[in-house]
Amino acid sequence: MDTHTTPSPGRSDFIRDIVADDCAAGRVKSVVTRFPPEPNGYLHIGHAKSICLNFGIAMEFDGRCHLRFDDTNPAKEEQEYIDAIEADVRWLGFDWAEHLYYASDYFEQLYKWAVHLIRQGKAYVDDLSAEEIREHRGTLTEPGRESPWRGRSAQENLDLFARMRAGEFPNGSRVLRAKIDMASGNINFRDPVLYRILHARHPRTGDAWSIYPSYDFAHGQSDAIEGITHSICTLEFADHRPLYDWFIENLPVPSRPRQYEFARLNLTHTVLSKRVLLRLVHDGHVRGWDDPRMPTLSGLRRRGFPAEGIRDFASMIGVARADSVVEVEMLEHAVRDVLNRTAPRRFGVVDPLKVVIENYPEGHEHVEVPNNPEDESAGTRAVPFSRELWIEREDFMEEPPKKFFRLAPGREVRLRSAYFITCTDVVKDASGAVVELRCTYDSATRGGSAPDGRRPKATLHWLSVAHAVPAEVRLYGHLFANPLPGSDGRELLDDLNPGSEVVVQGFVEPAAAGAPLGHTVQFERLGYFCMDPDSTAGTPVFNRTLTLKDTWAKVRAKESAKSAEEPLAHP
RNA sequence: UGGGGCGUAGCCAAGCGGUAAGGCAGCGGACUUUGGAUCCGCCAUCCGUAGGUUCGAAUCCUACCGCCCCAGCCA
Repeated sequence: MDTHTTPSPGRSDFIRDIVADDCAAGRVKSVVTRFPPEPNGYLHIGHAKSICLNFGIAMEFDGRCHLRFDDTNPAKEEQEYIDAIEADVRWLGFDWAEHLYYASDYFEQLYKWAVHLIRQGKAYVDDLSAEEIREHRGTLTEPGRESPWRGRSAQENLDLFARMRAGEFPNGSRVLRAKIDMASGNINFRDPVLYRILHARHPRTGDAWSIYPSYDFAHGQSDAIEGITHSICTLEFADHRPLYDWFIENLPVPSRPRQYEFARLNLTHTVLSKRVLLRLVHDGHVRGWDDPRMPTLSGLRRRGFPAEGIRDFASMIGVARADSVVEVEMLEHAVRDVLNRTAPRRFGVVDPLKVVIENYPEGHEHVEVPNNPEDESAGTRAVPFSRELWIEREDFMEEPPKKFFRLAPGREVRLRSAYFITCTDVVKDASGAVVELRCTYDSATRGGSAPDGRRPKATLHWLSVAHAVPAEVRLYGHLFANPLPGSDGRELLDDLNPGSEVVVQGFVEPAAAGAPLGHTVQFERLGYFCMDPDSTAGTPVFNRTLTLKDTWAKVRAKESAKSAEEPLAHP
């Protein structure tokens, strides 16, 4: 059912324990789960947790997992979302084989079951308005009141329900309700709505229906029709479980699925709410659903996160019932772990500073650079080297602090896989800004090591000016500056990180410019990057997936904090 | 004041009556032609609190405290 190798932590969770028990006790012959997205938005990493859980369990227990669209509300659902969801689940690495379903496939059966309930005196057509129904529902602490229409005869209900279906009544004029208990402590039992009138065109059934079933009435029965054994959903549906069971018990359904709930994923520095994500897209705060800063699967993909990293993350965080907020660093760790093993190394310079090697002859040569130190079999590539180079501006300091090991006047460093160079002069413009470095190189250090065994404390990445390919580089950071956006009463949008996307003009080596879309490379010492679909023939566009872990940044921060205290320590 | 859940380290999370796994983050150190990676070490005398049962409790009982969800003709 699936082509990837599961990271399979061997660890279990309470749901897997239940499934294992059910199998051991013979309560289920074959495990059947389902992933039931509503096609009203794009899938995000929270859905990935559910997808990995449902498809993962199916794989581990030799069962199957269905992809079922919960398309019961044509007012919000679109074909665009259906297509995107399918693509995202596939990309994540899962396959539902022939088990693709839609709740709308069951509309006729669901209608018959509603009629069954009416005949049993367990459902009735209510003429109350939405507002009146709300008033009758009571509150969390007070019981509700029965609708005056609750006592209609089965015959009258049947007639009215048929006419609702036939489209005789306007939106909102009537609903079909279950007749359960208006005094129940569980508000879901206070005569829940089963069908509402909605004259809307459905992406799949078109204009065939003018009434649509509610989630509560459609979900469990759809599970039963498909023979789902374990219907796994998030915690907020726990209150609905008694109702889920009520329908299963009161209807002649072909199987008896059971519902289990787990805590949904929350991640720091982002937000996993379709409503908010939709707003970010519509209000233009991001480039779209697939903006590399979005927590959507399409966004993560465009950002360069490998599916394997997301799957690994899902198994790392586990499954439980306690509300939790996972630090985004855990996701980033899982992604770096995969990328470190698989991403080809390349050179790229994001903030170029020119270096002229005064004793290097005209012309150029090629040096061999390993494609991946983690993987010998990745081989090497030839990178052009010449007299004029680009290095990272950040790698030079005219007055280096104590722990800065990189280039400085008079200091020698290694250019990765090439030569040792020593800075002999600093060229500045009228404003005093450094515009060029004059250096000398040691021809005996070709390849990056010296015959006399001396070892510079720093190794820099570089690019030959004549061969470097100009590129637009988009540097991405967290979408929200605050770990818990909108917390402490702050306005959510005020927490957006203004520096979440910084676009710069840089250069990349020729081998990187030809990288295929969808493949993430490492620009040595900078981080992981991937080509964006916005790339044109002339100028490639690279998205920074993640930076490498940066010990120097920590040291630098610590040192500057220390020096800030100095004046106080020594008045 | 109703109903349903949950509380184990900064974060995620095992644990299911026999004396606190693992991961992330952090902190030290080794190694290093990426200040990357890798490796080694440290990081809960204690499991929301208070009682109780027991030879023995994070695990059982009681009470209390705190947090989350539910009053859509959304899912």
